[in-house]
Amino acid sequence: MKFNLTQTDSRSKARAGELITDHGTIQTPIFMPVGTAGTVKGVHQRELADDIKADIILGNTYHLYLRPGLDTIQKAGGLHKFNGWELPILTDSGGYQVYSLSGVRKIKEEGVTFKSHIDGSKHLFTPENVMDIQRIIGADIIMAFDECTPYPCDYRYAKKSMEMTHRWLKRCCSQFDQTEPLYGYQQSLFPIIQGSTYKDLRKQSAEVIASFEREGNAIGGLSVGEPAEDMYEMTDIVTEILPKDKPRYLMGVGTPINILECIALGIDMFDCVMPTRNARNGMLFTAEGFINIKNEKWKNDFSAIDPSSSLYSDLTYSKAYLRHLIISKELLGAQIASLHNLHFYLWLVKEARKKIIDGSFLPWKEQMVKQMATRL
RNA sequence: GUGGUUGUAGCUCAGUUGGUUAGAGCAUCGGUUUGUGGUACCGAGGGUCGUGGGUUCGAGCCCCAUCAUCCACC
Repeated sequence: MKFNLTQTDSRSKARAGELITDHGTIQTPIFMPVGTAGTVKGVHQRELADDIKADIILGNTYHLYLRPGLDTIQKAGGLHKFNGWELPILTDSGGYQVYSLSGVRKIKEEGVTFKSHIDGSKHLFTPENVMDIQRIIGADIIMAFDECTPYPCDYRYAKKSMEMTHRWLKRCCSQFDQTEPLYGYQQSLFPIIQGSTYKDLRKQSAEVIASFEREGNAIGGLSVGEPAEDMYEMTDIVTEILPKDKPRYLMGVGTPINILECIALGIDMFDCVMPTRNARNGMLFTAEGFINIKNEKWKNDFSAIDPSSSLYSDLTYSKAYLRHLIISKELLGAQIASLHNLHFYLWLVKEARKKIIDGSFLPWKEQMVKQMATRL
C-alpha cells in the first residue's frame, strides 16, 4: 500500500491524497460505505462501483466470522471473490461489536469472550485470532483488535482500557507480521487510537500508535454519544501528532457536517452506517439540508427526489413515491433512499477533495455546514 | 315476528365482584439513529364507551327502552 499526499490546505489541516492498494486507488478524503455482512444493505455492488463510484467498502469481522463463517469465505477465495466486489475492502476487527454487544461479553487481557447473537454459541476473540480471521476474509486494510470504550467513561477505566488496547496492538502486529496474505495481494494493518474524551490520554495514545509506524492510523472510541465538540477536539489533538505521510481514518463518523469538520482537522477516511441506516428509516441527506421523507408535507410532492443529483433513481422517482415506499416498508424504498444517501456522501467528499486542491475548501465548508444543518 | 349475539379510538379488540384523568396492537402525525444485533426505537394526537332514560355516593360494566348488527327459528 502506498499513500501520496496530493495537496494540503493552507487555511485548515485538510488534505487531498491517494491511497494505492492492490485492488485499486482510493482518492482521499473518502467515505467508505459500510457493508457489515459482506453487503451494503440494499445496494448492489454494481451500483456502488458504477453509479456512485465508491472506491472502497467495509466488511465486519464479527459478522462474517459468525455467518457465513470462515470456512465458506476461505473456500470462496476471500471476501472479494465471495461478494463480487473487486475494489478495495476494509474490515473492522470486531472491537466495536464488543462494545455494542456489551452484556453478552467478557473482556480480559487475553481477549474477549462473547455469545453469538445468532445462536447463542460462545466464542473467543483475541488479537491473534482476529488477525488470522482478517487474513482469511482478505480485506486490503484490516483493523487492530481494540476496546471501544463507552461514553461517558471514567478516567481510570479509559486509561486502563487504552493501555490494554496498546498491549493488544503489539500482539496484533506480531501476529500480522508473522503471517502472510492468503490470496496473492497485500494487506495493511491499521492501529486504533483510544482514550475516550481525555486530552492527555488521546495525546498519549496517538504517540503510542504512531510509534508502531504502520501504513495508516485510525481513531476509535468517538461518535459514541459524546458532544460533537468533544469529537472535534479529540480529533484535532491526535491529527497534530499522527504522521502526515500516512492516511488517518476516523472510525464511525458521521453526519455530513461531522465529516466536513473532520476533513478540516486532517482526517482522510470515514465510515458510518448513518447514510444507509437512516435511509431505511426515511431520512435523506442533501446539500440543502436533510429530509424526513415520512413527513406529511411530502405526501403530494411529485418533484424528483433530488433534482441536483446525477442518479437515475433520484431523477426518475418523486418524493411522494419514495414516501409511499418507505411508509409501506417496501424494499425498493430502502434501496432508493440508501443509494441516494451514499451518492450524496460520496459527492460530498469528492467535492471537498476538489475544493482542497483548488484552495477554496474552508469557505465552501462553512457554507455547506450551514446549509446541511437545515431541516427541510 | 320470536329467541339470542355483538355494539368501546380510523381498524381489530381488552376492560376484574360497579371505584381515580377508559387501555393495547395496527394505522395517522412528529422525533431519534454515528467502526450496523436496526423491517428498529421514542413520543404525540385521537373515544359523549350505539342512543335515551333509570338504579347508585359512583355506571363501559347493573335495569328498562330504543337503534344498528349478525345468527337461529317461525
